[in-house]
Amino acid sequence: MNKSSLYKGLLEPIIIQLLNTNGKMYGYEITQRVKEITAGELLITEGALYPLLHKLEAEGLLEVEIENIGNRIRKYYLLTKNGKKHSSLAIDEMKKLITTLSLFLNPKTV
Amino acid sequence: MNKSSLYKGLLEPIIIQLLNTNGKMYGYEITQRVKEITAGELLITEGALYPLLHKLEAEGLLEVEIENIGNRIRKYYLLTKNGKKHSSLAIDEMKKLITTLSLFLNPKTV
DNA sequence: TATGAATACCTAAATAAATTAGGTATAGTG
DNA sequence: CACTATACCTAATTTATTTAGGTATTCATA
Repeated sequence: MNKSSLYKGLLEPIIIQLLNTNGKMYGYEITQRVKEITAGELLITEGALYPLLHKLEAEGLLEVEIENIGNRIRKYYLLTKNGKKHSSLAIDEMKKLITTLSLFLNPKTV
Repeated sequence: MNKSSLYKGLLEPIIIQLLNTNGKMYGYEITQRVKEITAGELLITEGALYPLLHKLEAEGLLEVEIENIGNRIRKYYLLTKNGKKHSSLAIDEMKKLITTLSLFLNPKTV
């Protein structure tokens, strides 16, 4: 997330939507996938990401599966049952945001 | 701006775009027009709006025309020459945001 | 073979942008 | 005459992020 960012507040729904389509992902993977998907437009900082993942886990929207890669751990996050319900809301909110912004970009000149 | 808002950071480009299409507007008018345009989806609080208008004026993007309505003043804001240049950037950023969000909502399943 | 980059996790202080909760005052409505 | 709408404003607080660290493993390369 760069510049004076318009993406504020969008990190949570973006992560939820990513997990919704990709099943399970770990933190570092999320930062890389987002960079790749957006061609570098959106760069998620780890300082924002990890605390958010922990918050969503505490709220019961995400659960963790720990995997050992050699001597290193990897924490996969996936949506809980509750998180899946929540994900449709997050998606609706993003769609609504797009619709609302479009109202300003394409003003009705009736 | 309500709920745990996705609109954070969007207030500035929205105002700039509004002034770009409407010529000049005053603060209270902006709150009402936005409510109307978005059918109540986006409610701008005055505590966010007025400090932002002052900031944009201080940065030279907006200028003020004061009008007296009876015994009451009304401060119309309009884009300066510099503000107009800036407005195309703001619009591009909003369009880019929409494009980027769409990447997550409509993932490429190649 | 050691040095740096990439992978992978993390936290705390500072900053930015909003909300919340006030304030003043005039004009219009029931 | 009271209440709502219009119209401006600010300060303290909250929220979400950036910035700037930290630890440790794995891989490439000079």
